[in-house]
Amino acid sequence: MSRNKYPEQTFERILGVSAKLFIEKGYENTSIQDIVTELGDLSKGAIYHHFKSKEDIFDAVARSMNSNNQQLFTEIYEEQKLNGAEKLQKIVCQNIFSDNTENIIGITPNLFDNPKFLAMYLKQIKEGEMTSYLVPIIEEGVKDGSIVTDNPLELTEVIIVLINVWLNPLILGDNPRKIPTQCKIVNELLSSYKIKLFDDETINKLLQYKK
Amino acid sequence: MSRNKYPEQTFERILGVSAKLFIEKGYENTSIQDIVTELGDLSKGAIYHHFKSKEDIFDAVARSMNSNNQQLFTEIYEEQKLNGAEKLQKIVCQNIFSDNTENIIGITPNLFDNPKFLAMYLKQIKEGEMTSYLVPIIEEGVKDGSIVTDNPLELTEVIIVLINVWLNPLILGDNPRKIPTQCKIVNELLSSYKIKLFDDETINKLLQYKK
DNA sequence: AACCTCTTACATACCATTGGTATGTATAGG
DNA sequence: CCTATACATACCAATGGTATGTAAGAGGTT
Repeated sequence: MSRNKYPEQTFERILGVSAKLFIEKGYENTSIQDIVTELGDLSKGAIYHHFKSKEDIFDAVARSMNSNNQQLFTEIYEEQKLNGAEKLQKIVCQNIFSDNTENIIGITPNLFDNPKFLAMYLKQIKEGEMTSYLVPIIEEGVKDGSIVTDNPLELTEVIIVLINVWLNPLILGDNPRKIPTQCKIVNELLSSYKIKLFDDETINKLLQYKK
Repeated sequence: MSRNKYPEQTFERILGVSAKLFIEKGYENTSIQDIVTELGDLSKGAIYHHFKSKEDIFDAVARSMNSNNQQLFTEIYEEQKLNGAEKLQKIVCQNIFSDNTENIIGITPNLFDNPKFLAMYLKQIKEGEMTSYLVPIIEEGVKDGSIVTDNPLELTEVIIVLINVWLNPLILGDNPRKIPTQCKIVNELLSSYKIKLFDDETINKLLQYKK
């Protein structure tokens, strides 16, 4: 394929194909040649024109996935009629785990065979973007009296680690039959802060992530 | 070096050097040649005589580290004079994180640059060996009345995820100054089960894992 | 419109390193 | 002396990455 008038299209194509292969086969097991072959009409030179290394492609994939997530948060964030505790619950219910978690679940057998992705996932949790979205909501809840805590930050972190690590089928969550019990425990744990994260409807929704 | 009378020594040497390099430089950035060079007096042939692949070396390293941990648990496990809640607290206090967590902390900048290790770490958590040690203790606590819960398994998992993921400086734990607050939160969270994991002494001990 | 020029979006050819294997060799133990 | 084994050596295909080549397009000049 000769020169493309809109090189960003080529960039996006490489990104998409790479993301697919990285998820399907794992980062380590995907070679540049695999990406070239899957693209079909491009060469290695094209890839190394748009990206400086394989690692760089992965970083771009990671950024791309992360930016998808951000949007979802901001929507609920703006809703006025809810109090803090309600917003928190709605975020958890509507947006359990994240957008592309669902996509990944179906494709990759489990993230432990894909350490690079696992690390990325946890790194994004650690870097606290999600935290920075939730903390203001908790603080709002504290102000309006719907949540009781002296430590909004740490409470947020606990909620994230429970949901996005313990419950998450991509990480520690394994057996879908345990989910109702786990949700009950989370509710128990957070009850002293007046937070009830899971209603029955959400629990049913969660049950659909069978593995 | 010609034939060694005790080949298991050679095996252990390869294991040790590999573990060191894997932790220091990361699995991906450690080549077989690096291991050969670090060993000094052995060849690639020696390595591939004792191990069938690089992955196999890593697995052996992982098993070796994991078996170190198991011993520590069993000791406290046997102590008779303590009730369940006390045993639980003692395990957490004495054996916070694990044996080689301390070793790794000083060496590796952070586990996210070492995805293979991170995955191993979490996989061991997921596989639940630690859980299987703790559940009987919780159950003992339920029997002797020192712990109150209907779900010993899930409660155990929550404790493990809080301590070994959230608090763990190798994973999500980052800022040592936050540790006292985090411990306080853990105590809060578990208070309805009558569990108090951290006393002041333990918190001070934890503060020493500066990064 | 024709010509020139410079940037850039790729393609091709090549390289060093890597994980792994096939084969060779010498030593310990029976 | 013989065999199994603990290594060493020589080699291989695949990989990530680079150096170089090439042609299409945009923009300016006449």
